[in-house]
Amino acid sequence: MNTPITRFAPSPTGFMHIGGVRTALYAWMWARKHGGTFILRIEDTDKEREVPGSIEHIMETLRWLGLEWDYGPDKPGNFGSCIQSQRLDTYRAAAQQLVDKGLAYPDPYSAEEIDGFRRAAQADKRVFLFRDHRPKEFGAWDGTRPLRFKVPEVKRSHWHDAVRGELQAGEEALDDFILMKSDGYPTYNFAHIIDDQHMGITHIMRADEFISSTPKFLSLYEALGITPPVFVTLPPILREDKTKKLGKRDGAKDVLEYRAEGYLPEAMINFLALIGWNPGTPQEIFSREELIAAFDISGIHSHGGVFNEEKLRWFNKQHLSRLSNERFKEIIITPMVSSTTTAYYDTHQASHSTDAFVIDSKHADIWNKLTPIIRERIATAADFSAELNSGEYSYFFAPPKTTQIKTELLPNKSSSLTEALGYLQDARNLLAKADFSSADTLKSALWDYATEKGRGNVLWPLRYALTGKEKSPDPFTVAHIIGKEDTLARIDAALTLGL
RNA sequence: GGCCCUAUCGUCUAGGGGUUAGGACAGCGCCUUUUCAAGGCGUUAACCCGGGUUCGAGUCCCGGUAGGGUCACCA
Repeated sequence: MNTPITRFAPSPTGFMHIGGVRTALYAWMWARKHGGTFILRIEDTDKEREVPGSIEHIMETLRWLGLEWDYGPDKPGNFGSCIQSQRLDTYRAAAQQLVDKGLAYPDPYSAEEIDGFRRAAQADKRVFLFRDHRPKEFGAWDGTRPLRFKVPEVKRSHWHDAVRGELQAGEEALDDFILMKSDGYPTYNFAHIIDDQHMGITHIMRADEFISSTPKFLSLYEALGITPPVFVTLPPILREDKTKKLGKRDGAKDVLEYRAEGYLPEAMINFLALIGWNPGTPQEIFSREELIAAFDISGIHSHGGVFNEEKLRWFNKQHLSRLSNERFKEIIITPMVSSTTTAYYDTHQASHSTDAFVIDSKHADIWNKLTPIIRERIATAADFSAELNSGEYSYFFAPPKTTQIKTELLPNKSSSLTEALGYLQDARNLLAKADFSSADTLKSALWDYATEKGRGNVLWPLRYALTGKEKSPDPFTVAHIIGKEDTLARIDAALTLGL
C-alpha cells in the first residue's frame, strides 16, 4: 500500500457536529498510523449556504481535538490553496478539457423546461434522467450555462469499497450530471474528484450518503483517465431515536459545545472512534496514540450506530482520572487561576500554591468537582467570579449562607441535635490541632474519633457545617481546600447557630 | 415510488457453522453510614421474521419486514 494521503473536506456552512468530526478522525488516524498526510480542504462552492466564520470555527474544532492537518486553508503547501473557491481555474481547465473531448456540454434548457421533463417522468412513473433529453448537438460553452458531463457509457456499475465490500448499482444511477454551475463554481461531484487527484488522495473516507452517487464518480474517473482512490464508506451516526441520521437540523450539537461542558478532547475522540469502528479487543479506553496504533479500516462497521451522551460522560470520567499532572494543570488549574481570579484564589493563593493543589487533587473526586467549575467558567467567562460565588460549588470560595442549623446535621433519626453539636465541637477541637497539608492528614486526625462515635454521626454534621449542602465532597477534601482558618470559622458559625 | 445500503441486550459492540451468545454504558439490587460526573459486589436484558443448505445456523444462501441513504445549478 502506498503511504496514505487522506483529506477531510467540509463545507463552511456552520459548526461541526459529531458526524463530521468522526469522519475527520478516521481520515486523520489512517494517515497518522501510516506516516501519511492529512489534508483539510474547504469545499465552499455553494456561496448561498456559506456561513461566515465557519472555516475558523472548523479549524478551532479540529485543533481542540488534536487532529492536526498537514495542509489546509492556513497551510496550502504546493497546492496553491486548500479552499476550493480559490481553485476555480483548475476546475475550469479540467472542464474545458472535457468539453474539448466531447465529454461535456452546456445545458441548453431553462429551469422550467427541466422541471417539465421531471414532471412528465414522474407522471409516467419513470425515473427522471437528464440524459434522455441530451441535445443532439452541443453548443459552445461560454461559462454562463451549466456544464453537464456526457456519460460516455450507460452501464451497470460495480466497485469495491474497503468497508462495504463489492457494491453495485443499476444504469439509472448514471446521468449527465452538472460539472460547472452557471455561477462559475464547480459542483461537489466535479470539484472533489479534480482536487483529490491533484492532491494525490489515496483513501476517501466519507459517509454513506455518497454510495448512491458513486457510479457517477466512477464514470467521471474513467472519462478523465484517473484511477479512483480507495473508497472507505463510514457508517452513519444515528439520532438517539434511531429514526434518522444525525444532522445539524436534528439536534446535532456543535462539537465545541462539548468543550464548554467540560468534556476532554481525548474522551470525545475515544468515544467517536468506537462508534463505527472496533479494534477487536476488549479495550475501551484509548489514548490518542493507542487509537492511532490500533485503528484499521478492516475494523470499520457497515452498520450505523447511535451517539449516546451517557457513554460519552463515562469516557470523560475515565480520561479525567487518567490526566497527567501536567495536563491537569494545563487544562484545569491554569485556566482557573489565570484571567479571572476568584474570591477563593484571591485570598488563598499564598497558602495554596497551584503545584501543591495539583498533587493533592489527584483524587478523582476533586477532579470531578473541579471540572464543572471549569465548565461554568468557560461558558460564562466574563462573570466567572459571580457564578462561583453563588453557584453550586460556592462553598469552595465562600462560607455557606446557612441561617439555621437543625435536622440537616443529623445523620439519621436516632441522633439528636444536641448530640450532633457535641460531635461537631469535638471535631473542631481535633481539627484545631490537625495538619491541613492534605485531605489525608485531616482524615487521619479525625478518623479514629469518627469511627468510635459512628462515622456518619461525626462526618455528616461536619460536612454540612463546611458546605451547607446536602450533597458535596467529603469534609476532609473540603476542609483541605478551604484551609484551616475557614474550616474552623465555619464550624464555629454552625455551633453558634445550633446553640 | 425507483435504486442502493444495513439488521446481536434500551445503547455501543464481540462473536463469521458446534459458545452457558462475551464485554462496556445505562438500568436494577446490595455494600461502602465521605450523599460526589466516586468506589465495590451482584443482577435484569439480545441474535427482526420465514424458508433453504447442513448432522448442526446468531454465523452461509434466498425471500419478507423494518430502518437508513439517495434520486438538486447541496455537499
